[in-house]
Amino acid sequence: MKKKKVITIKDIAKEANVSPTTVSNVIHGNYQHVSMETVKKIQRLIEEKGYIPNMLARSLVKRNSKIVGVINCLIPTERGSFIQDPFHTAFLGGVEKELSRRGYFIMLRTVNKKDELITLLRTWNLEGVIMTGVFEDEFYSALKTAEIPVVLIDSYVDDESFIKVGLEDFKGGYLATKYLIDRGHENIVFVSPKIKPKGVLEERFKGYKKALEEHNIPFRRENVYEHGTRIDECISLGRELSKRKDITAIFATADIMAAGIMSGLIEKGVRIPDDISIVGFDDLEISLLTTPRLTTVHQDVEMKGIIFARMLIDYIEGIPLENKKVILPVRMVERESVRVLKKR
Amino acid sequence: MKKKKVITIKDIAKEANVSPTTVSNVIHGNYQHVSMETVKKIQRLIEEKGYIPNMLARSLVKRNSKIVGVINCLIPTERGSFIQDPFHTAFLGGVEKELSRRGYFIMLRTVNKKDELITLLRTWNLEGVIMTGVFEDEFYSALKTAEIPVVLIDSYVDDESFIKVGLEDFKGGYLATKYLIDRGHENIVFVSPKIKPKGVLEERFKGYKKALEEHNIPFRRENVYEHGTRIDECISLGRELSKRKDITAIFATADIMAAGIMSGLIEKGVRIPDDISIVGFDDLEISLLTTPRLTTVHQDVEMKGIIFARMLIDYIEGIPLENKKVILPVRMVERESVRVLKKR
DNA sequence: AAAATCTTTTAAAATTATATAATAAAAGAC
DNA sequence: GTCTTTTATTATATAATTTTAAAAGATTTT
Repeated sequence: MKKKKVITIKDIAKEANVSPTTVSNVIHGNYQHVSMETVKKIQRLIEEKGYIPNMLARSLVKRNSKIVGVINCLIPTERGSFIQDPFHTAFLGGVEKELSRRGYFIMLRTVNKKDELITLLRTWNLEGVIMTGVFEDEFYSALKTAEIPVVLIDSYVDDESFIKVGLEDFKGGYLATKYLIDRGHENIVFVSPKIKPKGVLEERFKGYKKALEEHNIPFRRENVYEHGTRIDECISLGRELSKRKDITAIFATADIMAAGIMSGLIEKGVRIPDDISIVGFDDLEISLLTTPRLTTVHQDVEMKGIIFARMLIDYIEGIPLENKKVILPVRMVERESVRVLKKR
Repeated sequence: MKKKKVITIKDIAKEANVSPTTVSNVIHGNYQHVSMETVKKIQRLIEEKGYIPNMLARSLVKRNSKIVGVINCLIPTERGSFIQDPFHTAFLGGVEKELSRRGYFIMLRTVNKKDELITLLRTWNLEGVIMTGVFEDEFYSALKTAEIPVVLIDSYVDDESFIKVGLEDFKGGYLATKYLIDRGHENIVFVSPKIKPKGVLEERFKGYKKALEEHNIPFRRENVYEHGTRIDECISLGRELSKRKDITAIFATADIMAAGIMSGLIEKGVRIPDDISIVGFDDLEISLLTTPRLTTVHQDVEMKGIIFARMLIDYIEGIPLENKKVILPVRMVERESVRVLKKR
């Protein structure tokens, strides 16, 4: 591929009979060093020639790239390419919106080892990173030593130096369980993903237990399932749960899991909500596409992405944060996946 | 943010008592100009000091950025942030995999006007772009005049200069319709997205008509629906279709549309497949989560992304292509959303 | 009125990290 | 002593920004 001639700041300078410095000043609005006449002339030329500053050069001198890495870590057991589940996609949508608004760019990359992450960071002078997927703790400590701004999503890591965007997880777990209990359910299965950082799920689990406790329902160890989140795994969990004739309800801590479980249950002839009721978590679009539609705990995933990006950029730019941690609200969304056994 | 000291090629050179040129040669494997002894020494130092080449500087001199833009265009009526539908996400997954493998980086960006696209191109010296979402033709002509490699996905644009990755759309439309006809359906609704570049949908539509024709079933104008792809729009289309007591089957040219329509139908008490059968297109994960599971036309979306990326990079790197156009295969995937009325 | 000082405006030079072409300096062969 | 090969260096280029310097013009001081 032949190299194309690009219009540089020098070309504009030459044309205007000024130095590149002056052009640069005009571009950045430092008019106090330039006469109004020159400003006008340069602006006209920039417009005319279609000059567009080159970020590669600018980033090199300024030593800030305006690039934020969206890093996706794949645990080998997960699906082959980067994260595609609707939660992460919706989250990324919010992030993109805000980053773009603030003049930042997103570099998307899948990374499997800590070293790959560090390399990527340095390769492009990344100013911040957003981690989606499942990571070992060493990734975070690596980022910490690299002194790069990190905002954690849904993390209960006990480290005050990190900025965190989270959710009312305990409340969500409590609300969902109480919703079921209020409708007469007592033998409620709790399903959560089998992943490393337990924080979020632990909190939702605590909410679940709290609701049981408050209503004097004994907690049963055999009602807790930790499971893979892949669709086939969830479907087979559904098939497995169809054998549990004792239970009347399931609380799945992710809509995609709930949808998969429903699919497996229905395959085995279980009627929802007649035989088993189910509640999800997230309120993704999928919850409108299952039959019956899924009653779930709503969170605003896109807003989470926006808030996340906002805090990351503020941090990057040294804008002081009001809070090191933001907790977003949840609420129940009632649809048709829960049967009323008896009013309590 | 204070600037961090980065290790440069000069640091390595100084430490090794050689010039930066020599270090550069070692990095690029140009050993013919360097003694084996020096090579070893420099390699050891690079390892030791953790030197990582800076792409900003490298791209600047080489005038190729190794960045491919993934450009998402939003038509104002669509949802607020970048494209989140499972098709595009799965496609992007494949693209990322291949680009990453070949040493390229992805920059993700939402763009609304042609000028924004051109600016982005020049801002980062993008080497190629991947367009997802819905674009006006002027975007493509802009890319063409910018002399930037473009590979079109699912495009029937009649321009030999573009490289294209497509699908057996006609066959897909034909197969789905024939599948229904073979099971005794005659009054079949054809649903497709209401979007600008008609190519793909036109082909699938032709396949639909061909199958009808072959079986001497009259084509009815009132059985063709063009509709928005948003989930709420599809659900209300489902509600609307529930009033059509004459039809026995629906062929939706996208799984997400099929899923939405099913949701609307079921809401209105229509039983699937007992009252109405439905066939989708794409074979996304959603087709396993509907009740009943969706019979659909399978395409390998991730593979599409991989092929797409491969052709784009080959083109960027000047590797001659065997074909300017690649057509990927489709096949029927039988699940439970179609009822056999009578064997034909 | 000349010299000194202060603004305002403009420009040159240095810097960012890397790559490459041209050049130079050894070392060895003939 | 010349020629070739091996090895390493210098200079230049990439496209911008920043620091420093210097003109030009205006104002004040002597």
